[in-house]
Amino acid sequence: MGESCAPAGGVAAAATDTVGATAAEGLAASWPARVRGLAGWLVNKTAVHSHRLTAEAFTAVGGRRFHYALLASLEEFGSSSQADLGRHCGFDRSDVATMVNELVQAGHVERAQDPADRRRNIIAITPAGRSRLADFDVVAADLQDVFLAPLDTEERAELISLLTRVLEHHTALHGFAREPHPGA
Amino acid sequence: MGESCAPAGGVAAAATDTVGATAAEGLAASWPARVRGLAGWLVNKTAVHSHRLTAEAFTAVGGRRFHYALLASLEEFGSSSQADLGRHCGFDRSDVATMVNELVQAGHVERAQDPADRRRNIIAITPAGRSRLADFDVVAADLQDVFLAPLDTEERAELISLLTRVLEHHTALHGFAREPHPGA
DNA sequence: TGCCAACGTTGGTGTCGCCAACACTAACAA
DNA sequence: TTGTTAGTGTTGGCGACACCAACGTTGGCA
Repeated sequence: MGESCAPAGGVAAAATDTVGATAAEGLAASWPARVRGLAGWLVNKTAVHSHRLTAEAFTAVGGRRFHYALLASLEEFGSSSQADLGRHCGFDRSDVATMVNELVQAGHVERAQDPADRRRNIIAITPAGRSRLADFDVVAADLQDVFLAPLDTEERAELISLLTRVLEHHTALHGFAREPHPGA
Repeated sequence: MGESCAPAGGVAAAATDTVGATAAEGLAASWPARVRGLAGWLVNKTAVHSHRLTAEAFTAVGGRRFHYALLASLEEFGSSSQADLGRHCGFDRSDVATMVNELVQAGHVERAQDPADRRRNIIAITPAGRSRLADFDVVAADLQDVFLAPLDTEERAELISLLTRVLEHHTALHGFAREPHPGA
């Protein structure tokens, strides 16, 4: 890429002129071209904002990031083993154990041994959990709006579609944590 | 969303039937609709794959994730203070200190006090650093291809464009770490 | 001269993704 | 019936990362 020269005795003025830019337009110009052209770099940096916004939003209503995914999974797919919960939501089964404990403690799910297979626990959402999920739905909708604020409806759908395909691809190849998968 | 019923005495068969799906097509159907429609969730999950792939790729050539961004920034924008390096690359200045130490140690950058402002260090890329950057360029190109494998050229450009706009938006609002910004 | 802010450093924290190891349980083949 | 393999859940733990406070030095400005 183009090489710039620092003036004698100091920092390149052009660099400092753009680094502090506050207008969103052209802000990417202050990031190195090599990395701002990398989807991985963009995804990682964007995820940091998403993570912070999500944590703030759910903490504000006394929730945790993973609560939504787990409750949503139970609501949609019905009662589930912890292992399957992890598969639906992309969580390691050791983390699921801790998360489920928290939701049981909160009364939002209940756990019972599967009489058909005593290796498994059956996790079910409770009425309180359903109520909680409805609360989270509002949080999630606001969050989506905030997170995708610079995009219109069509662009939002496009971003979600492209990300989904990339995530499907890599999930198929790698799986979520600690799962057997083809090619392993 | 649609409610499914677990059969008496066990886990809902439909759920387990789709959880283990290995074909990428429709894999998203195994994720709760509430979350798979959230860009934030998708970005976070995709970032986990990106992070792993990036770490693996750079580690394989004896590098670290942040090496590329820092060297790229110095190459493109010229010598820079540590604070400006952090601004260009989205790193906290305390982390930049550690990263620069590592690059100095490796001989890929050199550090000198700014005679014009003794608060600042001037960080410059070295010939060895330029050579290293060229190595990383190859790694990054391969990485991009692997990461965006399921997308064609136009879709890749679209994803990068959309992510860039979202990242610009949130960077403008929030900044990278520990920076004054409008509305703070 | 005093105040405010920038820079760089040090030390530290909390979260997260991931993993090993183990005990229990189930399915299946010999 | 026995041994093997694998699934499930739990516990304990690790490394990376993003983030922050606090401090000393330096510079700009009123």
